Amino acid sequence: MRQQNKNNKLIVILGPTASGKTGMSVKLAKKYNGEIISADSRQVYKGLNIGSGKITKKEMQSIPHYLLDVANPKNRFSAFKYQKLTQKAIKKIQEKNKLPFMVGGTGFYIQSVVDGIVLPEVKPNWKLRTKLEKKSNEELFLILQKLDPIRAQNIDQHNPRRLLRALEIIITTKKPVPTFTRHCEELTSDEAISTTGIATPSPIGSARNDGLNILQIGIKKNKQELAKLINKRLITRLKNNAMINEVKKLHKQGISWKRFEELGLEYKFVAQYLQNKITNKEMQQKIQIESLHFAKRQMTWFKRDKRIKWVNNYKQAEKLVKSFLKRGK
RNA sequence: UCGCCUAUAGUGUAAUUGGCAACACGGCGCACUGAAAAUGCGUUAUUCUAGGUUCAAAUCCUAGUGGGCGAG
Repeated sequence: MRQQNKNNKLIVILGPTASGKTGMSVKLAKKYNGEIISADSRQVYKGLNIGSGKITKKEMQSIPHYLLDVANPKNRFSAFKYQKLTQKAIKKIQEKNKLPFMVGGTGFYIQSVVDGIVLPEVKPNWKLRTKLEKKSNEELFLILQKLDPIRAQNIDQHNPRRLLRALEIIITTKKPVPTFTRHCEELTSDEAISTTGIATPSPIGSARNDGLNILQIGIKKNKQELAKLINKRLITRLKNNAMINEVKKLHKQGISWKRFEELGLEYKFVAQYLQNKITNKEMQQKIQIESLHFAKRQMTWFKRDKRIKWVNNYKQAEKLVKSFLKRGK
């Protein structure tokens, strides 16, 4: 059942924030006749450009990009929508006989496509959520225990988002939450295919889904490098008040301060600065520190997926891509 | 030189006046079933040093050391 047309390949470029995914992906896409799908939960929104680090027209170098500007920032996007739109985009790219590159740092979005996880067909019900939000975590957990003891066993009982979502599924479907297998456990044995002669100790970084043959490349950076890169990037973004003006403009267009809090990082702290809640200096410090925290969380997520092949630079990535493309006939 | 005040985690502060050393931030680690830059979790201290009183000391006493204030 593992058919391997030349046409079923997907290359994923991932890594922590500021690690240089954008630059690397454009270079690879140019070289290997590719098109790019962004995997970034903030770049999907129209108008979040500078703060989200969205690629510019010029930087694209005429490589088509997908999943940018597909949502209104006033509304919340979702992993489900991401999965559906991306699967469509992949098909489209394949039909053009081009190589799809999925590039970004949102682990959950990437996983939704790479492993094709099945998300329950239950739309977010904000009325229900606001109602349930009034209850304490303990109360929510007790309800969940009664309705779905199995989900209750594994859930993080202090996490309101998880509890709310679980109850939302149960209440609308009147059934327990479907069980879900984690990506690494199931796939590692299946993926332990040996390489062609070349003495690479690590397992092949490919996974399969929907007949997709996937190579996941991660960009490795240590904390110090990352801190420097984040700082440098922040200075660029603040130049000529560019990022501050972007937030001002978005707020004028109706994005509430509360919404900026949710959008996080640069958007959260620039918004706080514009409300005079923090000083400019505090804003910069907070963005810096929170970005590093974020990078750490990203790495925690990525580290679990043993299929990811980690590289330090473009050359190594190119080598991986080359052998990956050869392998699949 | 003398007199008074002060010392608690990397930082800033608590501890019902003698009764399980707590909180925030930072550091380190982790999780993730339609919000994921979101949302959560764990961990991080010989209470400045040396003695003493007490069943029991961050807390009271004595000395030292560092810091602050006042007089000379």
